[in-house]
Amino acid sequence: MSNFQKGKVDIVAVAKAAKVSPSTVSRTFNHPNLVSPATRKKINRAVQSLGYIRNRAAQTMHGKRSGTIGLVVPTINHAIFAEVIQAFSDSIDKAGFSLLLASHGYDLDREYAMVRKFLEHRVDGVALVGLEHSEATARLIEQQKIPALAIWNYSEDSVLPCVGADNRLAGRLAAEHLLALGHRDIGLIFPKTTGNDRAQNRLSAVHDALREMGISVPSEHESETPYSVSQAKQAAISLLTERSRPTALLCGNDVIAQGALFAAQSLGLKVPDDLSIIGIGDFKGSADVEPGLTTIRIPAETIGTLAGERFTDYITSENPGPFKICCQLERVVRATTSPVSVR
Amino acid sequence: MSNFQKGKVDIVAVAKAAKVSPSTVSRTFNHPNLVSPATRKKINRAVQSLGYIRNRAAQTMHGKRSGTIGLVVPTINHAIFAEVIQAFSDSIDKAGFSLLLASHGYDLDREYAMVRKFLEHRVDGVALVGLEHSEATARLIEQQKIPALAIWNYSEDSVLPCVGADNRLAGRLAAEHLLALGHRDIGLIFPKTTGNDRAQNRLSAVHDALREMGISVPSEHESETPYSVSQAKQAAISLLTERSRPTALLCGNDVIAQGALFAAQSLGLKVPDDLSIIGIGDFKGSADVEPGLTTIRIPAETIGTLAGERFTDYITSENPGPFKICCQLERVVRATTSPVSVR
DNA sequence: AATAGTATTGCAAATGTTTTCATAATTTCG
DNA sequence: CGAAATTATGAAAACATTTGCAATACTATT
Repeated sequence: MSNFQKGKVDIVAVAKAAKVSPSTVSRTFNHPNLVSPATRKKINRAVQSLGYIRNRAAQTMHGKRSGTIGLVVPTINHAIFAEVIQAFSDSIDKAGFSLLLASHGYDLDREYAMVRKFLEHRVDGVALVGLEHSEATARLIEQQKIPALAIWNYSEDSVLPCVGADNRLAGRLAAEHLLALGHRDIGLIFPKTTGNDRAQNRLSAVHDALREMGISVPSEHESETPYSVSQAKQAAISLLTERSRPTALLCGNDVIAQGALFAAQSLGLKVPDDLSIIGIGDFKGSADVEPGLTTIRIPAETIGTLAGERFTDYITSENPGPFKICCQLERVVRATTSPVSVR
Repeated sequence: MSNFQKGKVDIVAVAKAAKVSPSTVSRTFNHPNLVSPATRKKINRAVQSLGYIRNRAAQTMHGKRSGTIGLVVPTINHAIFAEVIQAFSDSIDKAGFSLLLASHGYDLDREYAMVRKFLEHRVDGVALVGLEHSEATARLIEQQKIPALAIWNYSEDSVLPCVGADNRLAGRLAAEHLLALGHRDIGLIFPKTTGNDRAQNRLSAVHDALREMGISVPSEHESETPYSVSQAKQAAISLLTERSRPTALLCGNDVIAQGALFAAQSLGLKVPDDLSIIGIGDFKGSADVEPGLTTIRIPAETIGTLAGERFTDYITSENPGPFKICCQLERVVRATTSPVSVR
């Protein structure tokens, strides 16, 4: 239990204490089967008593992996990515990796800066959200030959390996659900789509689906708001107090949908009788609001876990093959949508 | 723009390309004023064309800071810590640090493991949530002389520097609010308090405040649930369907309070007429639910930002003095509480 | 009991930087 | 114009590891 730390405790201090060479100490950690049980015991005792902790920085210098993976997300703050981050973190932790996390606030230039920062730390891989990134980021990844992964969005012609869902399909499913219920006056509340291919994919798919039914959304029924319950609530309130009110609201994600729901409630509108609302995502909590939110479920936890597993495999494997995983969406019909009422 | 990467690009490759010595290249980065503008230009050009990226692992080996700070939170998943993590991340990023993030799921032994892991990465400091940690963790921090910080909770007799709020006071404020409104039958929904000093502080303060008024909470009005909207909702439903129903619910945090609110709504209870509900935290979204949640505001963003600033100062300063910062709580009265109605 | 084989250990080089010290080049100014 | 001061650069040691190779100590086989 005693530790006499005169100066730093490094591998040679341990070696000295155990009366062996540094090489042997190193081997005890990295190839324990190459060292005799007796010396291993001596060394472990020395490690204990000195409180030695391995120095990954020094290991990294030898071409050993750093044991870190960088994840860059648009935002940590909102419910949106919290679940994937958690799952991804747990998943790579199981494989012995640590998570370097950064956010860019939907600014792809900041995303580039974050990736660069991670590269300085010699991360073993970098995971990004979505498939749309700046030219510079792509070049950086290419040049540095750093394993990279795109999560959250899926496309078969992604350049990077990806684990995610088909956001275009998500938009279409949401639209089709409302259409099937007979809604024709549909309001759209989405975030800005620059630097956010998920939102863009969803929105364009929604427009496609509506157009196929010969429906176009009047501009006063289309609103733009950041991913924030309160701002979405405001946006929804002003949309819903226009002269003509849509019978349904299709929201860019569940955060916005919750805002819309609260907006409706604060205006005294009955959901779903007076107004149907559908979100996309099925975030934590969406099941529990009253009434329960109808939404298109994106399996965040599955995506995070799978991404972590496959990516660490990819990184540690000898000759890694690229992979693309499309996680299934699911229409979750709860209580915020109903057939359009006869007027 | 060309890069001929025959092998690795390190500082000596850059030196060669710029026809200077490695030392000069290093100096250009670390003490640019010591090298002539002309050579600096040459070197920068070489850096560009080779796509060189500095290697912090190698720097770290020289006793230079690694430029990383480890943050260990109980959970990333819920709204609870998302806001602090975001603020902390942004704040340390401004000071040039990167965030290593891990979660322990309210298990203090896992917390220890995470801190150890971070120590292997030679983080420049480690931030933990709360003031209660395992004996082993405390010893580790002490022995390794690693700068450590406690966030989220504040106590003047904390051993570690801390930036947070007085959770005992938070509990008391919540209780006093309900008492002032005339409530005497108060239900309590809290998480398990082991390994969670925040919850423990709040709960014991609530009990103290009630006791001072001669009130004791019958066990059927006290319920335990994890921080999860849906589980809290279930817990609240069963509490509210007991024979005798309390007139108010005091919840361990806003996640639980939201669950309780939804529970009440799903039971057809009018909030606040039939039931008052108060939370603690004032998370994102609490302002926007309908009716808006009355709560005790813990300034998560302020805490995160301040913690990041002070901690990086602390780490980079020559002779750091310890600090303890108590962030002010605020009672936020919205629409889920009202005076107890005459029965 | 000698030989071959195997298990265990140590030596030394290598990894990519930074920094101290020394040296060379340039400027200042008496 | 030359000495002193200043500025710019390079050589080499140091940082904490890992690993290929060589050396030594055992074990088994005949």
